Amino acid sequence: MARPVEFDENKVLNSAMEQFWREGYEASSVQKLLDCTGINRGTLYNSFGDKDTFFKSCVDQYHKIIDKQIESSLKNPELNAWDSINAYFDEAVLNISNKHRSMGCLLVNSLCESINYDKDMKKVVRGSLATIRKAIVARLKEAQKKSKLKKGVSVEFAADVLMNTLHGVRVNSRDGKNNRQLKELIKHSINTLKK
Amino acid sequence: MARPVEFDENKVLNSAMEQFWREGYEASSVQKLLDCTGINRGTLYNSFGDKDTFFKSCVDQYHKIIDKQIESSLKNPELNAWDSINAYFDEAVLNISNKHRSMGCLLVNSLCESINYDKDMKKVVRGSLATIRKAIVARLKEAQKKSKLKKGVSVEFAADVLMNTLHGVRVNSRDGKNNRQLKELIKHSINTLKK
DNA sequence: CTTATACTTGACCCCCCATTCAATTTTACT
DNA sequence: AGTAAAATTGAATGGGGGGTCAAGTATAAG
Repeated sequence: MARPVEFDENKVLNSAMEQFWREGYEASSVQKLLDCTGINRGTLYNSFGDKDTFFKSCVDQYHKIIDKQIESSLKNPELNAWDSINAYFDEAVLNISNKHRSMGCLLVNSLCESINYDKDMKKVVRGSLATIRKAIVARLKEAQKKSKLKKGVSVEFAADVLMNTLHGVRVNSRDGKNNRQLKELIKHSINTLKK
Repeated sequence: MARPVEFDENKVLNSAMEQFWREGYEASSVQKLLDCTGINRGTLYNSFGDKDTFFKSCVDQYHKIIDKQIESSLKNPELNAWDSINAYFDEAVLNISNKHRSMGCLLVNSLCESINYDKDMKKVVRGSLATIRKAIVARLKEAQKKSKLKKGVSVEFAADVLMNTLHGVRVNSRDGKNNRQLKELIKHSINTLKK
């Protein structure tokens, strides 16, 4: 017995997510968020809360993308450990639009912004990054069991190396590095861990 | 025949640089810059120009630090190629205060902010990063001449790997990774290139 | 001591920031 | 048709954003 919502929540979240992703938290004014989502001022506050809350929802939305990428790569049972890790980098970095690639990573960008000093935000961003690492760790354990992990390299350290490469690549993406160069960097990093 | 300046230009630039470094361009309001530098509003605009110009000067100031680090490591004639590269990472990442380390890198942070879309800013930030890479390339060429570079690895690619590791480490720094972990990541990356 | 020159100061400007809210519209149930 | 519930709307609010400027102040040259 109430008026139904007119906007598509998913579309709104995606548009806002892209805005935050491209320009960061600070530079994304509420007005810009209204413009890119097409919703009205009051609607935003009524349905999504204040800017902070909205941002967190957008990070959640971003995390959904990550989850999908993990699902079809790292958690794909048809792939062996290293193939799945390769597949993840493909999903996350290489096989995406130039537009998105040049925007880097919302999580990395947020770490590098002042919003990183907010306890809640930190928790959300770190949580999302931890999910990626966890999925990588699972596959590295598998690789280790099958003696496919380089000797003397621990699973935890290998995960750190891969995450570090991922972060570096994300920064380099924002610096305009092309796909070929990023691919080489990823390939090299993985090769240093593979047996 | 004019009144002499009262502020110490270098101190002002250092304080403002730290503010921009810690919180980024967008979150650093002019008021915050006045507070941390101790100078007056008019003085800032008279002596340093508008916020954009001031920011560029602060990046220049940051670049001076980088230059010093390069001078005592990568350009140190008493060190061989790989020792000098190790020394650079020490100077830039490991042997600095926890406070500074946790702030990451002003250049990387700027790449990840919306200011990255400003042509002038891009030029300044990229220029500074290019200086680091150039100094690394010089040493890698030396290593290659002395057959200390791993076979099949080009100087340019090795430089890309090191820069990517540096970027990754800078993001991880802002994520709170400790010195020991960063050291391991750097060591590993260098070892993959060294012969 | 006077004067030209530059630095310093903070009040002031307009604009856009995030946020609120009362009025309006749209629906579903009775 | 009437009404309760929720969504929508955009004007309004207070505050802080970046930037300006006229007045005051300190210096060195003449």
